[in-house]
Amino acid sequence: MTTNLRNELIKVAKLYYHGNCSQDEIARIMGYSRPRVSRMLTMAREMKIVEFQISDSLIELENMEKQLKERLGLKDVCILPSESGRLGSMNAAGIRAGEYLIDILKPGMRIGISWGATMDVMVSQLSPERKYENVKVVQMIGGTPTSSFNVDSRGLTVRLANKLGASCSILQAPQYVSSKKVRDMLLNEPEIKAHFKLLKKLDAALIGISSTNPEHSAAYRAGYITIEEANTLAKNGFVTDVNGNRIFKDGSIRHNAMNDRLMAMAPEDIRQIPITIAAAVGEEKAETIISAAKGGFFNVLVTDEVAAISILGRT
Amino acid sequence: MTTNLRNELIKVAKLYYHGNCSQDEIARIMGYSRPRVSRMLTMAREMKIVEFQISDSLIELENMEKQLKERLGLKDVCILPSESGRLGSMNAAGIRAGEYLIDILKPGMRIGISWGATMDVMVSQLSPERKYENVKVVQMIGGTPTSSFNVDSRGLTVRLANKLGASCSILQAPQYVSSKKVRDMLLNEPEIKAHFKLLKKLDAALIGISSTNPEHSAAYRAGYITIEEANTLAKNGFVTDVNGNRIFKDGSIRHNAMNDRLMAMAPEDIRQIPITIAAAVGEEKAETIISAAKGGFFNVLVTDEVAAISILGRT
DNA sequence: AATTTTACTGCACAAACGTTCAGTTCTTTA
DNA sequence: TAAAGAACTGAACGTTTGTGCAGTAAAATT
Repeated sequence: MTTNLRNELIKVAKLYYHGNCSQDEIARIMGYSRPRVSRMLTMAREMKIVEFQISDSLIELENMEKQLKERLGLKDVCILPSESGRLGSMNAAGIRAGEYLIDILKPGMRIGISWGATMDVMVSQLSPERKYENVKVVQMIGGTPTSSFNVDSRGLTVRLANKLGASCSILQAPQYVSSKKVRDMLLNEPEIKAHFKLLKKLDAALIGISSTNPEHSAAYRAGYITIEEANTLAKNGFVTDVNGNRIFKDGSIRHNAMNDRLMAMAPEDIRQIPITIAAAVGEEKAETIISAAKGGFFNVLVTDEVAAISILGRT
Repeated sequence: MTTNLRNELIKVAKLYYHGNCSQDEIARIMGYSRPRVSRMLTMAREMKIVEFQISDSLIELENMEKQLKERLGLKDVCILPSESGRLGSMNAAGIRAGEYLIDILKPGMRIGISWGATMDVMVSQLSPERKYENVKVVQMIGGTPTSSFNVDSRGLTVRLANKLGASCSILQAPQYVSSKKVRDMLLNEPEIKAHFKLLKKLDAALIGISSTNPEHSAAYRAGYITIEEANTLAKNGFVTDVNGNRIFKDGSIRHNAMNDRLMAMAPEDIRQIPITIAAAVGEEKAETIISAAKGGFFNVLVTDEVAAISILGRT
């Protein structure tokens, strides 16, 4: 009976968080092993049986937005109050980014979309009040072979266009090909050539930002590179990628084998987009947000308090 | 500026509880030492800047009351939802115990009162709607020399009587005298003799229950015994005291030097009181609540969830 | 029914944590 | 202004907590 487990989790949580018992005591009292208690507490947090409520000072939030804007040299910043658990924050950020898009969306605009978990949330939660027939959604990076996670850029492009009632332009290519040669050939294909030309005329774009953690690397998770290769990139100073383009801590782009094989909007073109909305939450994104901002790859940031505090602490 | 510290605490708390950073990371980000972060988190909890919210299942609460009643053989049990931090729970328990007293209070009753922090809260928070002229409040245990904490039985007796608009009977003696001989002499003093006679006719009583921790021992804190003596008592199997009487884990009373010098209502008399309300909260009280219940020293329990869960886990 | 797969357990280790302590700074008081 | 006191700091230590792992039991599959 699952309600039984739930009650046990509640009991353990109460002893730990309200009774401040050690996990060891709880184990003795309730007759579990100590590691089990640790895991039960994790479950209780994940299931939102326990939540951490932290009193706010809203003045501080607005103040932080202003500061972040200055320090990162951005057009606009939205900081969302962080909740316990990253998923909550990611959801909020996705929703907010979507609202932001709707706010700036005007007839005839061409909107680029990258990929990633936050983009997925954004598209899923988007509920525009009207249709945008003459808007065009443009895929900024090639698709991934495995659809195990539904964050593929192709899918996102189509879904976003559908939600908006807009048309879209699909990049008919994988995210990585096997060599620079193949890429250059593909770039000369008329259909693909046209798509890349379109990418130079974007009015706005939505991007996510990945963390420094190599295991979170998009290319690794999609199976394009091994974990060792990902680690090597990290060791060589590549902290993250913006729309697939691997970038340095200082925001600069430098040559590396991955970039040569990448089918995606070029960094210099990204820098030219009038409005680029980046959505990323959690402390682990702080460093990469700073790097991407230094590189000038976005100018509107939607993030959460945790990341904001962390960024301000680091700059 | 103290509001500045408060904001820093909020930031640290958000990073820790919402961003799940380690204290080490926070230290690096915010530029504090790691121990400082640890202390800041403690502060944040104490100042209720963070609170742990745990979802309830109220059915479980009523169920636990029933179970506790059975297992400890009591007349009645009130379990209060526990809050973060012990003080909150103690407050709630004190208030509830007071309400319980008012509920059962009838004209002409003689009410005994022991001492302790919970009793202090109970008296402080009590706000009866009417006066009880012919009720008598009777002091169950001698007074303490130091009034450093206002939990002295004499003071509590007077304060309770005042609140109720009742009369009271004071035990004009210290809690501990220097020898059995002195005690026996005192017990023959007419005034004191009369008081002890009155104690045999109580209709109800309110008691607290101390924890097993020797440092919390009332006698130690009042300066009657050294910490070593307190530890020795603990090692010899005396887990707590009920109204000053040291009792064993199984609830039995056994001879020891402390009991011989004690000026307080005798355990066999306490057992005869029709209604004895014990109020105690927190995991650290679980064991002693069980012992006192086994000894039959109370029959109504006011406690919190944490203690309740712990007791049920142990029996 | 036999085999594979999955899910769960507790051990043992490593990381994270709270706390004591000695040294320091900042207040108070004379 | 000097001396005594209180409050605070981070280094070091011992405890508490999270997690990889090998072993086991239950579930799914053949």
